[in-house]
Amino acid sequence: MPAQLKKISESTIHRLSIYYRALAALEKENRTTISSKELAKRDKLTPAQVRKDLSFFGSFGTRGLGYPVVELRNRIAEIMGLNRLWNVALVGVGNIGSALAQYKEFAKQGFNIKLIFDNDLRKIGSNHKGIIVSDVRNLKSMVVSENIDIVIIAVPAASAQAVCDEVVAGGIKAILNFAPINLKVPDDVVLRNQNMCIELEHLAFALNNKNR
Amino acid sequence: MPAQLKKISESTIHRLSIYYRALAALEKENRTTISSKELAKRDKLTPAQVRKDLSFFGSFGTRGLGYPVVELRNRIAEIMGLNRLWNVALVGVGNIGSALAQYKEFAKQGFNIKLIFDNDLRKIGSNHKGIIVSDVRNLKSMVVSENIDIVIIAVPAASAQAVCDEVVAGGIKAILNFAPINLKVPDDVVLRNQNMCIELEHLAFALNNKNR
DNA sequence: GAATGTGAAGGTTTTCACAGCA
DNA sequence: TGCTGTGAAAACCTTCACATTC
Repeated sequence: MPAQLKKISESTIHRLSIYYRALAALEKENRTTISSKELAKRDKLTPAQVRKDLSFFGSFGTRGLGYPVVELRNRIAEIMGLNRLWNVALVGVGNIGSALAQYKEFAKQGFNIKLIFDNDLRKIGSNHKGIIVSDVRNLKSMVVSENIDIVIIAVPAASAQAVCDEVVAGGIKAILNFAPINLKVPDDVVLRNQNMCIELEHLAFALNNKNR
Repeated sequence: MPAQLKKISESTIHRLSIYYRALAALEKENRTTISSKELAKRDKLTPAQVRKDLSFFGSFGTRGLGYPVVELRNRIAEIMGLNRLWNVALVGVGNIGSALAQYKEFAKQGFNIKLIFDNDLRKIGSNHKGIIVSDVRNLKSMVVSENIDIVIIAVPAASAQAVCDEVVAGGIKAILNFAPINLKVPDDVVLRNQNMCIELEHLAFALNNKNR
């Protein structure tokens, strides 16, 4: 089994998430094995790609037969860190923030929104799905004391960098940012951006350039 | 000026959106020109990358000087189709749907949410930011009659494919999907998926594999 | 002198194709 | 026979480096 010596590409990680979902569905259908071919077809990928992706982490399949559904899912969970709970803090309870606070998929995958912050006095102290909204002034100290692993930033663009700096100062190493702005973080902090507009712009580009 | 003969990569399109934002900010600061070097630094890219990306679409710069901010922004808008209005329909007014309905960035970039649909009788007929929620049963006919360009799917996973099939039947060629499921669409339909869990899983992977 | 535009080089990711094993 | 695991080839994307232009 390769000890993951080579750097794993972003795309491979992304596809691992996809395989994980497919395997969860297959498990519900009581399938016991699946071939790379079939797994690929479900998500418009190629069998070779599936096999290559998995091969970075080990040899999980059986030649002539395919991959054992349950075991492979567990292995991917292990690789991705999905077989544990992650403590998540959400900063900003505006449109998007409150949607995220209620989003049920997170809990299902082990992402436990433990703290919620805002700077609006009307929101601080209010109850969001059982979580009391805290004052953003306590952000840094609370992410430390509550052992937060991941912070979701859902504040307006103007305050996003300040929030980011606070949590980085609190030792946070993983941030998911919904503000439409480019945050600056140190090299050892992983930052991912979720920008809905950029996705729509992608579609606009595709429509705009259809006839080429 | 190259007539965009070669296929433009996803990453280039993505960066174009990023440049566009940077240029909009520079325009506000009344900057008239910017070099690839400076533009790159703003988003942790390389100057060569910026120049290469732009060169796929033409020669917009002046040697020795850089790129004209306003003109370049217009050019990118033209390329991406951002200098016009796009009619968007939103299907599903749950957590995420209602956040999107209120999301102000969309309108700013010319994405006009014109129709909103749901299947919940309590929601149908209600007013969301000036838009009356329509019955999802009218989805297909209304996307046609209202000239919808882009559909955002924000319904539960279980009903997403049905919604998708309806709008595809209505001639829609661009879909942004928030349901955590892999939709099947014909080849001439552009589909983009926005899955918050996958983003968090990416972060989980990074944290889980920090020491390698 | 300064910065673009772009072939060529370098690096990464995907696909191919087949040996090897159940 | 069927399907994995994987080097090698192909395709793709990024960076380099420099001629070119202002």
